Amino acid sequence: MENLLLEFISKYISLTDEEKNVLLSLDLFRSVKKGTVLLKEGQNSKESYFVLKGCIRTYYILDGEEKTTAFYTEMDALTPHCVISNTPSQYYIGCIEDTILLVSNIDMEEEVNSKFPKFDTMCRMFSAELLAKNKIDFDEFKTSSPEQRYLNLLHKRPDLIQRVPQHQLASYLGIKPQSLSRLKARIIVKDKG
Amino acid sequence: MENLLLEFISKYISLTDEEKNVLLSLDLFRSVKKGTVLLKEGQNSKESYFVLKGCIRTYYILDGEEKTTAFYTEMDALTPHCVISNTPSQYYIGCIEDTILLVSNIDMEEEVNSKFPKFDTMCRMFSAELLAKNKIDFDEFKTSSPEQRYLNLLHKRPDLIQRVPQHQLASYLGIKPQSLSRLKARIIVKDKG
DNA sequence: TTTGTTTCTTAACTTAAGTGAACGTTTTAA
DNA sequence: TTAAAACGTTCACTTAAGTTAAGAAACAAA
Repeated sequence: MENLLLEFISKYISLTDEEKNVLLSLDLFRSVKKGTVLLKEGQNSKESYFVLKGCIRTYYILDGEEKTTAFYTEMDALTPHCVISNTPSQYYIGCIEDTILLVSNIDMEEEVNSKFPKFDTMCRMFSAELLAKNKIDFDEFKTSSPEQRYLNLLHKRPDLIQRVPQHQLASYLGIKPQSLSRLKARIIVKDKG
Repeated sequence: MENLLLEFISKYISLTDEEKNVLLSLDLFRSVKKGTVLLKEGQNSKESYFVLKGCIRTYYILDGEEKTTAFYTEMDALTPHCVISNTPSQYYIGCIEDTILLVSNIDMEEEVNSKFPKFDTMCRMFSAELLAKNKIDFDEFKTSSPEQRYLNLLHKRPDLIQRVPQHQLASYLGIKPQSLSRLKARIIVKDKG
């Protein structure tokens, strides 16, 4: 796991052995069981997550209904809005699988960043990259139909369709579970014809 | 305009007079006429934009049809994906109104950031904030119907509905112009009833 | 193992978005 | 100034998603 982290960081900056040691001494790794809720609506957490292995999701409870909006798998990062704005969270974060996370605290991050400007630079680069990617994902969502979104997911993140419950996948695609079932049946018929 | 910029920056970091002078000496301001295309599909630009006054949009041309996915107005920032990834852009950027922009080049940014770590920190904070906000916007989009999205926009960015062509607004809401017209008519009837 | 719960799918019906076309209005450009 | 293009709305029709309900399958707990 330590290697996965260092490998990831090396995409952005190069670290001295001393810096590596500082990083690894911070006790960042956490194992969480499937079903664990990491953040609840209304809470004011200071934790950010980086998935080393497994899968977590963000979801809302609207009119008593769960709406899953995002899945985070290997090498995905999530800093909840509440951490940035210091306001109660609008959404939940939960574990879909047994997961190994890298958990960081915003205060600790700020401290490390001010000591090691290099980390500051890495975070800037990483955030900017995620922002640009997220925009494209959003654009793709806006410009396509539920069926296109499903087919798109099928070849971009085929693993997700296997490892994630269908009703969660449905709200991720912006539709109801019944519509996802119907849509899949429709595609199979099309393939045959 | 200079004041707007400095005011904005002061939300994140405080600058010495010297730093302010360096910043203002960089020739960042650009006036662009309505209709100007700042970035075309396939181009590999290095420019980021910050809107001081006016409005720009990102759009795609899919099957010969324009699909507008985002509007950027006063104090909104946009770093195109192509700038980050150094690959050809998938989308266009165009001016909807006569606009005053702050334009920065990625190479120049990196230089300034390495000279003034403070800017690095600011960019990190700003990117992280935008990323968290963008996620919430995306989540809201996923969890609501076109009609809810329109009503939501109506009270979050009421100016947009006035200043932007309806067919561009439609694709921004993920629907066709005809559906937007119908949807608006439907809402008016509901209000009366 | 049995029971109960959750999940997934199917179906019939309702509602709303997509499509193609028409038409008046506005904007643009020659 | 005038002709052409683009824009916004309405309409009739088609297609697909939402809703409600029911039943089968998978999963979890007693």
